[in-house]
Amino acid sequence: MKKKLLISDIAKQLNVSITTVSFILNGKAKEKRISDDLTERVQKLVEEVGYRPNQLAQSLRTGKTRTIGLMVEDISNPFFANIARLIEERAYQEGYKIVYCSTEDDSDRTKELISMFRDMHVDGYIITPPQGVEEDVEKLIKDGFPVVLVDRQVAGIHTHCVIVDNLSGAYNATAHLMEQGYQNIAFVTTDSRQSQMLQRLEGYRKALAEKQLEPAVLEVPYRYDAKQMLRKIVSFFEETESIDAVLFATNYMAVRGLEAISQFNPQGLPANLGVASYDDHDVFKLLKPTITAVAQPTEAIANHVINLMLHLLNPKNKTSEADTIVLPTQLIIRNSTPRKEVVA
Amino acid sequence: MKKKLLISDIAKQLNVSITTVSFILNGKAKEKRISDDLTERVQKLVEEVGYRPNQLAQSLRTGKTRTIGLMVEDISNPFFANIARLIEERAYQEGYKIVYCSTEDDSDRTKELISMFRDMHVDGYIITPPQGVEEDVEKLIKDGFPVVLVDRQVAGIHTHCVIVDNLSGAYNATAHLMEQGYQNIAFVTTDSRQSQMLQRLEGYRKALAEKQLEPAVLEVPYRYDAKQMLRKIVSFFEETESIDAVLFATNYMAVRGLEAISQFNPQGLPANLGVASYDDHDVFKLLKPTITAVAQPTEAIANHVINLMLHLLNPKNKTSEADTIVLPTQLIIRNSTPRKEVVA
DNA sequence: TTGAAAGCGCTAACAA
DNA sequence: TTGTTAGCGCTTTCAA
Repeated sequence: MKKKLLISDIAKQLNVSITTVSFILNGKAKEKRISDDLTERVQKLVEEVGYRPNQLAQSLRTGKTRTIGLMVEDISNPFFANIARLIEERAYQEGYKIVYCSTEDDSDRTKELISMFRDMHVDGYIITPPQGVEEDVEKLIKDGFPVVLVDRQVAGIHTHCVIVDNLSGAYNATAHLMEQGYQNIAFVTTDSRQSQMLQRLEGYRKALAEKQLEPAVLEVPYRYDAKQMLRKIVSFFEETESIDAVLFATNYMAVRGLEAISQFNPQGLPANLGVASYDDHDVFKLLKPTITAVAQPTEAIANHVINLMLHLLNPKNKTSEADTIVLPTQLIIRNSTPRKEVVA
Repeated sequence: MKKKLLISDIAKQLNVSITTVSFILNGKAKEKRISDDLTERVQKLVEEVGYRPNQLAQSLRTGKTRTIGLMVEDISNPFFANIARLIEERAYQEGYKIVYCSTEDDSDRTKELISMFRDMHVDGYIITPPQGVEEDVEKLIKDGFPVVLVDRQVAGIHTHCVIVDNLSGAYNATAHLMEQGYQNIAFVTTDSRQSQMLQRLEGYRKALAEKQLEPAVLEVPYRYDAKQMLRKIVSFFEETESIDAVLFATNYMAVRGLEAISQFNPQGLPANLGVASYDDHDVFKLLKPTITAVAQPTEAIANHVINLMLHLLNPKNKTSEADTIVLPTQLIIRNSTPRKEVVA
């Protein structure tokens, strides 16, 4: 095992003090008026022998780890996976590491993760907060840590936040269905009280209300697994036969829902049933028919989040006001919402 | 900002020395014959005031971070995402943290990541190695770090390894296609020379050879993006019209391939074309028809990997021989490989 | 312009 | 059975 090089080794070899080497390594050569000649010699040697400072010691001393904690609801969900990857990429370029975790929207788990991140001394927190962690997050903020919320807001947490215009997104999708001639539009969502879910529901209701149509909402319990969810959706469709279109509140519900629908119609989607999903999914354009969806701007979300975080992490920047960034969605019209043939 | 508690605060409050507290906290109370009474009082106070040792200081002192570095080819691929999640879960239970990264199968990037992990002082490495990092990985091993390879082997790296029986998997899928009456079976793979890919190719060839059938292999360059891949696959199908079945070497190639096929047949899969994929995918059972696939035992892979790693991490265990664990795959027969109607 | 030395918070060898 | 103390490797104040 090659012995790890120390800063003292570098200093010794060049017959200078540790301090000098440290200053040079930390870009303070100019500031400390260290001769260009010496600066260069130090840098050259460091390069040559491949010296790398011990980050643990650095962090212990400075209190900074150049690490950002990223907690999303479920890293295996393509929406979050994409955002995470984009954030990681940028963070990495800026010399930050990302550690991520899935909250599974469980408040206890989230609290534990926050506490784990604190123990790891991450410099900042990016969180999709579940309900019930208000206090813990507020504490982080009070303790001076940069915190950026993503995807949803939680009443009682006052900090920077990047979300999507869920209401308009759901409104537009519903309006589109109505324009295509559908009259009995169901909304399949979860029973979670997350802000983004409530806003989608509201968008749906608002669109219907404008045309005096009746809402038909199915709330599938959040904890249901795939099979239970499937069953629930199936029985919903059985009970409410008049439905001629359905808007799913998330992409994974849409996937389950499509499975459910195909139980009734092994031939594929019935021609007279309109289907749309909030949140796009890679496979929607593979299915027959391709599925109309409300796409969320993952790239823009990731960019705003990481920019905000980097800004907050920079000690030069005064602590700014907690601002909420709301990004627009895009309705991608595919083949699952054709014009409905009206029988006179 | 609440002042962070130190071990000295605990010691002071109880009028004992720091050492005593440290011993108790590290489970050495018995060993050091510290009175049960004192032990209890210390634990109680620690609990009450919520004291948590500074991990940075601990790590600096002990040289251990209780962190495992996990590098997979692409964390947004469901196969790796699943393995990662399972590994993380177990690691977490055992008091280890996981930091993950995607290599994108790029050797330079992987080298950088390895070096980043070294800087972070991770205790062990779990890697899906790209070609060209043999030296760097060997160096890790020589330096005494536990290294477990997953999904593929690389000649020149001698360490523990968990892989899947790729050859049999591809062989079985191909054999199944032949049994169903297909005669001109294409194999769509990448040009990557990764061991698992070569083994799949070999399994395919072996099955064909036994029936004296001719192979028809398309190698799509690994660096191609989705669009380029699509185009390549499309032109392959155009050039080789006699093909009556195709086995895709990975799930993402299958997804692209299915898109390609649907360009010819907007109605869906042609009834006379058999399709199977190595590596299962959530959506395969959603598509019409559902897609036959070779499922890899993600759970078993994850379990073996983490068990191996935890074993290696335990200083009590003597360094054992580098063993390779080969796990079986499972052929899931769905509707995309129906018995071929032979026209006499 | 450079160096000596005091910690950051903890572990553990050694002493008592 | 418990306490004293020397580091782990680095940054940075203060002194020269």
